[in-house]
Amino acid sequence: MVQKLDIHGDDLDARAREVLREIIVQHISSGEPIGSRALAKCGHFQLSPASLRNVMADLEDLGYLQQPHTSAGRVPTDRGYRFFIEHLMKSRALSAHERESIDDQVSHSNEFDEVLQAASKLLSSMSDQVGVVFMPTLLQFTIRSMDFILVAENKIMCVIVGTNGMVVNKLVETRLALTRDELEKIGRYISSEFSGLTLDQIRRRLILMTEQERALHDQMMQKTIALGIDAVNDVTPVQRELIVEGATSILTKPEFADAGALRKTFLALQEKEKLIDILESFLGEEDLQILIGSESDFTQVHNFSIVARRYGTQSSPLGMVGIIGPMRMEYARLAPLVDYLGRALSRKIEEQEHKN
Amino acid sequence: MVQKLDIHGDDLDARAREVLREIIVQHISSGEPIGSRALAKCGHFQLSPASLRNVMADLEDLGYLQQPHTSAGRVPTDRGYRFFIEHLMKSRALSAHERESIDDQVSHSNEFDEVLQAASKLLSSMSDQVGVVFMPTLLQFTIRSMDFILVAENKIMCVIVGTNGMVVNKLVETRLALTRDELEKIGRYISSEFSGLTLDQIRRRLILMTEQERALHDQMMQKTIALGIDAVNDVTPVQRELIVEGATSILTKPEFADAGALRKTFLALQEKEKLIDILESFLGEEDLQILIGSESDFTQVHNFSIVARRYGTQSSPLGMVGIIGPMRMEYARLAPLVDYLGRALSRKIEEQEHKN
DNA sequence: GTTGGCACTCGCGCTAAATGAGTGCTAACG
DNA sequence: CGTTAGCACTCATTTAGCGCGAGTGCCAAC
Repeated sequence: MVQKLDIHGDDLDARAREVLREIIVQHISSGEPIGSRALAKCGHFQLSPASLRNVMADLEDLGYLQQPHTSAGRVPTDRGYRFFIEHLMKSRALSAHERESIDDQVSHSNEFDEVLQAASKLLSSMSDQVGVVFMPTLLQFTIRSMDFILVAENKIMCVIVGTNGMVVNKLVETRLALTRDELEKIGRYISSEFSGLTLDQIRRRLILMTEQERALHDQMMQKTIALGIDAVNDVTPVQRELIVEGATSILTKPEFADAGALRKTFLALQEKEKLIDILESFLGEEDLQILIGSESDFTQVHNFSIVARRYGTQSSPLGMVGIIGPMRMEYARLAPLVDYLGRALSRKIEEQEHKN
Repeated sequence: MVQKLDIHGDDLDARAREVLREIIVQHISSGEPIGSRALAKCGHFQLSPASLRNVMADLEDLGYLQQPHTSAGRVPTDRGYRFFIEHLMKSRALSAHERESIDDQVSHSNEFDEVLQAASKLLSSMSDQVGVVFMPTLLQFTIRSMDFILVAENKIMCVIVGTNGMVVNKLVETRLALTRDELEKIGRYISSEFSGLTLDQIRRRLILMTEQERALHDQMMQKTIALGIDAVNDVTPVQRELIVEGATSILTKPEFADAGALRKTFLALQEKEKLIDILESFLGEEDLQILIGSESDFTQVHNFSIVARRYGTQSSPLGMVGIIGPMRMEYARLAPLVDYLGRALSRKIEEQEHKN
């Protein structure tokens, strides 16, 4: 459903580009439609409003601008934003202070969920938009160790540590009656035997092992396999999770001034599956992704834009971090922000992996 | 800050009470001010609108009703609601179906946070208001066992199981270099030695032990104490947490039709500390608590009401469950709902404790 | 004590007119 | 030929005015 507009823009001369750029910049900061007068008065052009009107009419014909109604100024279209982002935008580098607070937050905790949660909050507060973080799927997660703790009869806490330092806890219900000692042994065995494999691979091996001769006779081995399968099965459903932070930030935006729009938007942000689908589709891409309005079904309906970047190692992308907001957002500032945060997260993950 | 209105209501005769009751019931269901005509037409009274007007004027003088403006009907005041709740309300028992779905949700999981999360969602969906659950403070939490798992050098996952079946995981950073075996032993020791104590008690004992002679010589004991203290200190900060669920439910309520009110309300719901303060102040009370509008600073500003009940055992109250909504809410239905849910949670906790 | 009648208040919704920002087009200018 | 001033036109938004109707308070009669 995601299909970016293909724009070459050869049909725009230097002046038209400048005009488009100025209109978008002004509109992003004010939220109002921009008229020829306002444009003339900004000083960038030595042209009269009438001349600018001609240029604007051309830009409208080409689909970069549109008028909300006849007697209003002009507003960028999705196509206009896209062109702006690809050819016109002057990215504003992050300030030292901004970089610092990102680095701080990322290195603040070593618990993975906490870091991601913090990342989402940070995105939201620094951008004044909605921050989203798409959590890693556990299936592609290589483990370093797996331990089991007796919580109650038939209830076992399973603690999985990933090679990337990520820690996952999951309570497993099992019909096996196991002692502390047995759990200890099982943990040791699985940790040493399956270290470096993904949960999916572990599951397959365990299932294969069921058929091996040793499993038929060794009772301890039987228990190990049974518990291992229970644990892996119980953990894997928890796989696609989306952290959404700062939804209240949209309350102040003029585009959501009326209660109806507000309501729709809030409900939209609760449809996490759709958002996850979109983000997941970008998981393969190396660099920053920007999705504008009509470029996907979901964003079209709600007039959103999404700025997102994947994080994780080269070989295995883990998830996405990003921002959701109205199409009118400060791409020039937010793109570097999301990019930097994505890189910071990736760096952290790689570090943890090497620290092993 | 919480001060309930003191109302005796001796100054109301039977007819005035009936009128007040009917006005509040109608206003709760419609949200509109109630006029004398509408009241006459409902059939409960064999009186003309003019007579009802006299009664209503009296009720207004006594502060139970008020007029939004001269030419409108009348609306209950906080005092009116308070009187209604204490003397007039006919609680509507929960249907078998409602009880069933509460019991279902409560017994669905055995993980404590999950149950509380579910409880909050349930409250929200059954009441169509905002559901809140105030999480237990860990300090007053008696433990059954405490285990430690090596996650990385200097990073240890601590899994604490409470006597009530509650499980808490916390990653602890420590400067101690510990092996799996040592962790295993420490876990066993702490679990057997301190079972049944609260985290606070454990902390004190550990600190006391520092001075004992054995600790000075036995290296293992030193490590145990050090790790134990680290773990307890690291866990306790996570103590007052508020789960807020279903904030979007207020989007449909007529009292929040305009964007400004909506905005204020959302921001208010984010001030979790204030809400926690209010709920905490009720922790000592045995039964259902209802707080209306001006009865506390916080609810006054936002025109909220809160219906809440504590849960936990007789001896140690753990937290509160409740509903937040506009003053105009269906107390007759919601009071029994919150009450039942609080009891269900308490029952579950007690069961788990006995199952030991 | 209850009721019908009546004058009065005032929020709400409707329509009409005024406002003003912005456009497109055309004709003149360098 | 590009640029500009002028002008008629459009249309969302604001403002004012008006009537409706729900509701009240009071009074006099029953």
